[in-house]
Amino acid sequence: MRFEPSTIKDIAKALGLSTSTVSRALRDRYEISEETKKLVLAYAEKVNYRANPIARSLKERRSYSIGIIVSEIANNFFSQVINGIESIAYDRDYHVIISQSHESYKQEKLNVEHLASRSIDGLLIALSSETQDISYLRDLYSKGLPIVFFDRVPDDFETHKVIANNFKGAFDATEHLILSGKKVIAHLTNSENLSITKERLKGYQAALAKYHIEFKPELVKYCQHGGMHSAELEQAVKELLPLKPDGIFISSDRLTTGCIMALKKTNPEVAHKIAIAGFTNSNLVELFSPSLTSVKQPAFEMGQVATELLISMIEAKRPITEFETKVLDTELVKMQKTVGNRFL
Amino acid sequence: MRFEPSTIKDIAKALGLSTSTVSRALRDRYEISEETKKLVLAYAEKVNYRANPIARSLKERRSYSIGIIVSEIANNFFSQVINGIESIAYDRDYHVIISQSHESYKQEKLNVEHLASRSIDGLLIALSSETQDISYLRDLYSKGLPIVFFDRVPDDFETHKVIANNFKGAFDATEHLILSGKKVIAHLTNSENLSITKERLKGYQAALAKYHIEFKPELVKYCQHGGMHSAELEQAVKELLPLKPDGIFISSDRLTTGCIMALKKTNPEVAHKIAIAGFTNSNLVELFSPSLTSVKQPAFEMGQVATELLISMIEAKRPITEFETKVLDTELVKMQKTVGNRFL
DNA sequence: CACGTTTTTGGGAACGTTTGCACACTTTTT
DNA sequence: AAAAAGTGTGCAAACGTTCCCAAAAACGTG
Repeated sequence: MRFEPSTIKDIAKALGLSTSTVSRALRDRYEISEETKKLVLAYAEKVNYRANPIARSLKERRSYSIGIIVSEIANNFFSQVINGIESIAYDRDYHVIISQSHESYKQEKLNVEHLASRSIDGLLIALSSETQDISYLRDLYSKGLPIVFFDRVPDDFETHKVIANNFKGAFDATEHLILSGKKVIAHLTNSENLSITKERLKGYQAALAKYHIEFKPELVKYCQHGGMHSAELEQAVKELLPLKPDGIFISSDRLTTGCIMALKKTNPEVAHKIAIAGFTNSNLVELFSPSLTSVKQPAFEMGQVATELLISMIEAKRPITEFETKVLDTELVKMQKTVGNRFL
Repeated sequence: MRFEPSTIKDIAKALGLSTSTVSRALRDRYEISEETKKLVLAYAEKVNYRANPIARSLKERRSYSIGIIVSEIANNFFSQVINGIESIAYDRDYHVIISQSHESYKQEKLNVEHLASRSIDGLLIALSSETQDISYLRDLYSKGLPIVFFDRVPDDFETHKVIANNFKGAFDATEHLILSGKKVIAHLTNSENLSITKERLKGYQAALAKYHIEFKPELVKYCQHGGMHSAELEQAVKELLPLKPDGIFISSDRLTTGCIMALKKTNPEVAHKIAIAGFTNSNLVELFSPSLTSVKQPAFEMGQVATELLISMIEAKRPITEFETKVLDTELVKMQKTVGNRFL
């Protein structure tokens, strides 16, 4: 009882034409007479003909699909990026296949290889926080798979990349904490491997330097698993609190929410005394207590730009040699008034 | 410079065998001698052979992929369901293609048709809040596309379905509000079309009835777009407040967070006086202020169960005539102490 | 009206698989 | 010793497209 769609052959037979003629008519080729085209199109419409994309893929050796790897779709930042990707991809007649690495290198590699065997035409990827060895991506790339990195990018890979202005985002957030009177500002961040970790650390340091505040390495805590495990975060908070920070700058979505959660859970009495500024694209920040200052990344736009670059690579006739790294500005959303916070 | 993977033909040629022998050896068929199998497998390993899934799909007339339609992946409930789906699908060698309806009927239909033309082997779908006409799904189903509904299911469609115990979840939440002393309990809910809306309304009514509280229709507000537009929510809140509710039971993830947001924005002075109990799978509820009581659905499990049912349909040799509707229990997570709330 | 041109159409191979069938060879059975 | 059964392999068709190449039809032109 399977689905029996009509094919080019059926149309050809019904109309007494050859499959080649029908195929060309449907693709609106110049060689076919207007008359025949109309005939074919009308009949195709009538029988509700849909080209079989599988057959087309096999013949054309491409699938019109692009693979996406993110660490987690249940993450505001990534789901917004995905929306951006889709908005462009569907317009250009590509469809997307989403995979999650769950911040695991092994899973990431597995997923990429699975996608590659599914003959994706290109790959959009934000590296997992565990990833250090990207040779498997190099292999695929050298075999002709177009790849565009976004958000978490490797520094030694020549291809298009799209990132937020992490330095400035971090700088702004840290400066905001300083300007609101905080003296001891800690920094909670992701795995050291990640590009975003390095850039955001620099922004943090630059803001401190601007206001002549000494940078203390012990105020910086790294989380190898990007806050996937709450134990990791609670440990970091536990180590940080004895140093009496009155502000914390946090460098990723999951860490930001996770850290507040850990603070509330382990030290509720100080949670509201420490000012928090962190990267997050959550649309629920307004509900959070304690409230926080957030650095929002242009996630949707990042997805769009990355997809445009990828499609341009896929459709390029000649190999590309000039690569761009697009940098998009972040937005600082300052903490709400404490009044609202205290009473709600 | 495209990717040139090795094929069965290449192996056959290299080994002096026919493609059929190689194919059978790779699929470990009984007809092939152990010797030949070893030879083929070793060589395949050596050249890193990957079967071309496109060719296989074309030949076998199935794609080993299943389509998923949800309203929004940036929704905790749905992203957890998706994780559950993936956990089963990947094990069984299916891959998943995710599409979002954004609560739009038109978009939903478009996506489903797009997926169908991509020859998915089966469909998992939670209807959009706008959807009333499901005849397009009936068409596909009658043409042989297996479909399993989850969460938002139609009542007049004979197939497998997986839902939460919406009645009990709603009952528990409402009862909780009553037991904590609330007298005027409003109900904010989704579009009337949705199955979940009806079931949750019944649970709400039953709880009221149990405690001899009169049901007042004016205390129930429907949101056609499931809270996708903040204006819709603000309007609902505006209409509700004059009735002086001291508790609100809210029936979906997005509405719950959206309603608190709207309350805080439009009437901050009463926001902390109204107790909220709502369906939500957000893992950030502990951070919310005002805090709330939440009804959590077993989202991951729902995805798993739905996928198992779908795969059983796909792989069934005979048409299925007996359908199940699995009902999974929800969990009530009670509001934290007000003390923690007031001070954080 | 015979010829070259242009326009329109059809034949058939190819993309990489899977699989029914036939064939050759070996072993067992009668 | 012949027939039957079993074992291992190859041929070729098929899935639904696209596109190269050739053939047919229509059209000018001298």
